[in-house]
Amino acid sequence: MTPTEGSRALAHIQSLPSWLAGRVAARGRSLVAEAIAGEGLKLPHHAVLAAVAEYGPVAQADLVRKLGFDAKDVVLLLNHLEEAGLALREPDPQDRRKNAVTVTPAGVRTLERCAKLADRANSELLAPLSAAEARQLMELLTRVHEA
Amino acid sequence: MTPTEGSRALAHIQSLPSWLAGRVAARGRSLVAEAIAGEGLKLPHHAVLAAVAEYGPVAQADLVRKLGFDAKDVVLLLNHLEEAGLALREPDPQDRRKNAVTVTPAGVRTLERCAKLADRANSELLAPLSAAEARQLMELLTRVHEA
DNA sequence: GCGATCCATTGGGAATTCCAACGATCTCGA
DNA sequence: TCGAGATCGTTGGAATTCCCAATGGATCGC
Repeated sequence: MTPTEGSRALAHIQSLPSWLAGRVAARGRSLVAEAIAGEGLKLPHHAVLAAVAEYGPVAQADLVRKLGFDAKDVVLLLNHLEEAGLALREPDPQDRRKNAVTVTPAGVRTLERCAKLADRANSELLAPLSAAEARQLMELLTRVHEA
Repeated sequence: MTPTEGSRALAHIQSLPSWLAGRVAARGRSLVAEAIAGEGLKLPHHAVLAAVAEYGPVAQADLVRKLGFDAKDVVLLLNHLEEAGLALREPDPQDRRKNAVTVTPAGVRTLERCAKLADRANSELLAPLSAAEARQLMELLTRVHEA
């Protein structure tokens, strides 16, 4: 007898790597989001602020390219970060079309706290694994991602 | 010297397991979605149809619990599946609040085709890994997920 | 110079994910 | 028995994310 029709159809879907990775990713996102919520940041805000910190005075179009975010959303996210005093938009003297976006000292401090919080959330996510297994998972995910 | 301030803040975020899993999951979702698009199904439709097939005549509230979907969304997804002739809503004679949702023969056939397509998409996702590595990734993801 | 390109911003639309409420129905205890 | 509380399917609405287009200003190549 063939295993009748779709009697295990959902179980099959839920055993796929794409589904498993999705669940793990969803839990990870949720844990990190919860961790940094106390800093007043959501995940995209955190990513933009980190990108601004890493790439120094940077144009918004560069942030769009580095992050793969929509240009419109970057505008709104930077509005929020600027109002919160974490980032700063200034005109680029070399190219008056561009904004030179920088992190404020308060932004740097927030980013340092968020880095710790995000690390802790990820430790919680990988708690079921040993350190060696966590490294292995990272390596496999990296290989799949970079392919 | 400490690595000055946030000079690698984005790189740090992008090296977190939660971020990596998110990227891999996004690619996996995209590949599977593309694969089954020809069947007229999106990912949530596929999941609901599979759950209906697996749990036989089933109430929508049970689907909500099995899938973790929102009840409203299940209503809309089932509307679509019913219009496409893949699933059927009938009143449950035992409990007039409930619908007894079943999969149609056409739904079973669609599900069989989607299973193959989803498998192929996942093979593509894990193409960079050997079979042993793929198994290991699955095992690690499963352990993280089930914790 | 001047056309093509780039920049930040604004606008809108589609899809996904949540939360809240409703009328109809069932369950269980007083 | 009957009434309070819970459950069911449904509808409405909000927030977020993603995609595409258009604008006015500025720069670059020819």
